[in-house]
Parts: sequence; C-alpha cells; structure tokens
Amino acid sequence: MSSTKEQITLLADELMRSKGYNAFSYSDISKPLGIKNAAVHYHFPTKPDLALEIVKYHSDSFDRFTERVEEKEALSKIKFFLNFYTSIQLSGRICVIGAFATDWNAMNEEIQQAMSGFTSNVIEWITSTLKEGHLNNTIHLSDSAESEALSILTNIFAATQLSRITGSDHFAAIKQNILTRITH
Amino acid sequence: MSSTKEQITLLADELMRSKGYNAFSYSDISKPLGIKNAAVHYHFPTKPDLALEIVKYHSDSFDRFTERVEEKEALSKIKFFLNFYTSIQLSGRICVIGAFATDWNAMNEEIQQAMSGFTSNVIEWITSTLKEGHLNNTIHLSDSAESEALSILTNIFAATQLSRITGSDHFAAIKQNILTRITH
DNA sequence: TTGACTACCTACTTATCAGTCAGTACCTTT
DNA sequence: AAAGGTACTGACTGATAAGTAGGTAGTCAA
Repeated sequence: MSSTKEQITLLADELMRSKGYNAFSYSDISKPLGIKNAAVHYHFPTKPDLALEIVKYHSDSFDRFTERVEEKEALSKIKFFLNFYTSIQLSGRICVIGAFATDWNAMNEEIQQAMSGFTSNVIEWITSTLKEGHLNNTIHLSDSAESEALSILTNIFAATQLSRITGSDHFAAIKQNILTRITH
Repeated sequence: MSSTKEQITLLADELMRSKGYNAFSYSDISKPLGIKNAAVHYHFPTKPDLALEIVKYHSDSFDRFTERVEEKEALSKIKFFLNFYTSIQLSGRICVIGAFATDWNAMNEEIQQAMSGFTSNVIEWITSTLKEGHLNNTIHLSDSAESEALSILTNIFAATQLSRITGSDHFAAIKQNILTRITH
C-alpha cells in the first residue's frame, strides 16, 4: 500500500472518529496532506469507498491485536483490550463502532455488512476470552459469557463517548467497574 | 410553542438520531412538513440553534420522566428507565447521548455545555435511584452507586447503537444483564 | 524507445448546503 | 381603522460538497 493511500486512510479515520463521517470533506484530507482533492479521489473514488477502507483498517488492526495477545492469559488479554480503549480515550477519539452506529442510516449496505462482520468478530473474541478465563478460574462470570461480553463491549466503547461529554474520570470509573466485575 | 416549531424539533430529533447531525439538511425537514426552508430558518435561524433545541427537548423530557416515576419504588424506576430505551431501540433510533458524542467536535460550546448538563442529570438520577434501592434492599450494588450508574448508562445507550449493527437480540441480552446484575 | 501503468495535478461541473431578505397574509391590540 | 407582531413564502446568494475529464511526469518492462 502506498504511503499516500495509507496517510489518507489514517487521517480519514481520525476525522471520522473525531467529528463524524458527514462532518469532514475530501478537502479536510487533501489540505493537511499537501495533495489535491483529485488525488484523494484517485485512491478512493467515492466517500463510501473511503469509509469501507476505514472499516477494513480496523478489522485488520483487530486481527493483528488478537494475534499479538494470543499466547497471553485470558484476564491479561481483556486488560490489553481495555487499555487499547484507554489510548482511544486519551487521544480524544471514540471507538469506530460507536462512530459508525450513529451514522448507520447514512451508510450503504456494503459498509454496514463490513461493520457487522467486524463487530461480530470483536464480540466473539471477548466471549471466547471470557470463557477461557472462566475455565482457568481467573475470570468470574455471573451471566453467560456472551452477555458479559456484550456488557463489557458496550461499557468500554460507550465510555469513550461519555467521557467526551462528562470528562475522563468517568472513563476510568467504567473501566475499573468492568475489571472489578470480572475479577471479584 | 407553535405546532410547526414542535414538528420541526421532533423531526430534527428523529433525523439527528437516525442519520447524524451532519447527514440531514433543512430540506429534509421542510419537505416532509410541507413548508419552505425559510420557515425552518424563521424558527431556528441556524442549525446549531436547532441542535440546541433538541438537547433542551431531551432535557425537558427527562425531567418529566423523573417526575412521573418519582413515587415509584427504586427498582421499578430503573426498569422504566430501561424500558424507555427499549422503545428507542424498537424505533431504530439511538440515544441522544451517543448521537451527540459522535459529532461532539462539530458542535459549538453552548451545545456541548447543554449536553454536559443533561448527561450529568441523567447520571445523578440513576446514581441516587440506585442508592435508594440499595437502602431498601431491592437493588444490589457491588461497586459505588456512581460507578454502577455509569456502567448501566453506558450499557443501555450503547446497546441501542450496537443493536443497529448486530441486531436486536443483543439489546435484549444487555438489558437483561443489567437487571440480573442489580437484582441478584 | 516505445508503450503501458502509477500517481498525481489543473480545471472544471453539478448539486446541495446553510443562510438572507423583502414581501405578504392574517391575527391581535389599541 | 390603523399599527404591530407572528408566521410564513419566493427568490435569492455565496460557499462548499462530491465527483470528473483530461493532461503530465516518472517508472518500468519488453
């Protein structure tokens, strides 16, 4: 992948998760990168093409993340996952899931399917990791692993959103609450 | 408040929470209402004025909600609160908190402050309701009331977002998980 | 060294956006 | 009956949006 294409993707992702899909334009990408609008259109003919690339980028990143932590212990995996969201929060962004959910009805079917697939992967990974930790007695579950996974995911991605509105203390409290729940 | 102004607010709220703030235009409001663009501008000179009105509308709605359930028992109050989100989910919308969080950096300070105030009110109400239920032994708390409140709020508002992506079963599971957690 | 390909740029189009302003019909108050 | 306010309409404007057509400089392979 060319450096320019990569830079466009990265910046578009940043803009998408800071202002929302419809709040940024091709100019917001071309200007900071010192290229012309047409150059962005060369790599991504339409804006939905760009949105789809953002989903793929997160999909790939998540796959690499799961591979990286594969050999670690279940509770540690969950902690790495939550820490990833801490870095999102610190940079003032929100989780891509929340960003796409808001603009959902402004997205085409291809993007929706890609997002559904990605989100399902995340849920499945958390679910199986919780099961793994439950088996080796490092993680406590008071509901089905999938329900707990959904609870943890919604907690942490909404925490990045909520903390934008009410401050970062709330992010920390929510993260701690998750950890308390699964370890007590 | 005139009927037209109310209709504009209601439709703008619906659009905001279905497509996002920057994905709808004054035409999307004027056309279905059978009025002209200028009529919308008469009631709301600028789009931020309209966004602010949406926040006020939710603020007022929430105040009326808390008054309506004031005499009820704490656990029942929480159930009514969660049921409110069920109706949001069923109508394909998302919670206003999530909608504004995504577009946060595209909003002016006045709107941000109004949203912060509203969101804090919601958190305070859940917190004090949890405390109330804890005192009369109908609600179980395994963390501070505020942390549990933040957890519940992020769970339920993110559930409306997540269920858009992965289906309504997930909303039901998350809602049930909250109830299980606070009643066991 | 010619031809194809990549990665752009210049210059443009068309559509739509938020927003404005002068005018008007219809109440209400004096 | 005159004056003023409310709730609009008609007809705009200027800015910006996404997207395109045609050209070009550099690379690379046959």
